[in-house]
Amino acid sequence: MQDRSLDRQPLLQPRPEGTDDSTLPPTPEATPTKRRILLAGLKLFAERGYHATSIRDIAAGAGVQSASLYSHFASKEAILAELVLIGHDEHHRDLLSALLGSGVEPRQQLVALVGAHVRGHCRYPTLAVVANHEMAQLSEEALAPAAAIRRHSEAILLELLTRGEQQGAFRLVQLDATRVAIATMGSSVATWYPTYRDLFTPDQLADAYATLALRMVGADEAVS
Amino acid sequence: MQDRSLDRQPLLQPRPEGTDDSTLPPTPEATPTKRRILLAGLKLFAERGYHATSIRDIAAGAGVQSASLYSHFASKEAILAELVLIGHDEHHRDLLSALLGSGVEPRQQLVALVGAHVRGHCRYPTLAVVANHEMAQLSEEALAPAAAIRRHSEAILLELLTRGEQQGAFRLVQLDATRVAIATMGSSVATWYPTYRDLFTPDQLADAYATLALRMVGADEAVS
DNA sequence: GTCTATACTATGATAGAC
DNA sequence: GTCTATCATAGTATAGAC
Repeated sequence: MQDRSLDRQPLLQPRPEGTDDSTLPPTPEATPTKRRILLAGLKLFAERGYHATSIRDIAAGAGVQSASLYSHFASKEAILAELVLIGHDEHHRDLLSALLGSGVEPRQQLVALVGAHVRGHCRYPTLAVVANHEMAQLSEEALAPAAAIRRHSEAILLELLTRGEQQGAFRLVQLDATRVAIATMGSSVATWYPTYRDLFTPDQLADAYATLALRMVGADEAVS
Repeated sequence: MQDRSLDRQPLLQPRPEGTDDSTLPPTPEATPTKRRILLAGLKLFAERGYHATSIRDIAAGAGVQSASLYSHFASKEAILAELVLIGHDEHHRDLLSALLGSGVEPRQQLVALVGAHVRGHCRYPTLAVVANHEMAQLSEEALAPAAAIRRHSEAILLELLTRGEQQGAFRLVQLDATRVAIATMGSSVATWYPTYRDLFTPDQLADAYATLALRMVGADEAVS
């Protein structure tokens, strides 16, 4: 005996709660229903994981019947693939715009890059969790567009650290270890920040992590 | 039409390959079959996730029929719960024994602690991935024993950083941010190290991360 | 584009012989 | 403790009316 009340609710009801529109960046291409599906999928994939979430769960969260999902997405995997792509795209834009606004000094650039990395993971933690953790559930083809963006994002930090060391601004312990350490401590913010919101504002945490990163690369601590 | 050949193979066949015994610490309590089930579950949960792995997949990996699993575990969740507990227990033991062998100086203690954290994640990356990522799929009751250990492990680094700052050995940017950053950059090793094995030995990576941690806490860089 | 209804497969778990 | 066989349910996806 299974409760299917969410599937049976009358039409024109208020939408089920819990799909906070602010958890996903703007999606101008998407119709309102498609966006509600993405929001519901985002919430459920993050909370339970991709395979623990059924197409009926997503439909209930979006306030439609499960069959209606297939007017907007070819499959359940396509919903995840779109979320993973949005997450990687948003993140990459954040990094680039931070770099572009940060001057030529490696130290300033590192502060800007780490700050954007952290702020992005504070702003869209649910999306980052899905993009990073549930990514593994996608087939190679479905993942490809996001994977390409990911490689670009990783290259940015690698280039910055390499240049900084060449210019004498950084004294690295070891390039690869430093790069991965800075990247992963920032990405992990998405996992823990929502439960520690009271401890820091996103800006405070971004500043703290930027200072930690400066120390890690052996740069002077003073930030403009 | 579904291929079930793995379920139909004759008895006394060689076990299906791919369950590397070294991926799991010793389990003296477990019978050989129980251990093979744990190994198969570990591999599959790490590769595909808990919900994407069926009881039949695990049985095939362990070289038994699916019904036989229930002579060793009460449920699929119980298999995951035991793996998550083993992972947390092993990790906690590593941290404690590192601390006990590291003298009284906060700097030495931090080097030992971060080194053990990293080495453990290099040694048992699959177990760490399951313990940290699939943990979320367990009910509160099933998770409780591991969660208790986890709180102890987290407290160790918190205490060390607090003491180090009080004694003037560390100059922290911010206690909580530093603690979480050091912890998460180390835990993430489990995710990426297996694909970057050629770049570092576990000891090299442990040394690099220990030095990074010393920089992060504002301690002198010289390590004995 | 949304609905109701349903096809088909896979799932976790149990029964009972050996 | 392991097997074969099976139950009951949940899963993704499709068909066809409106």
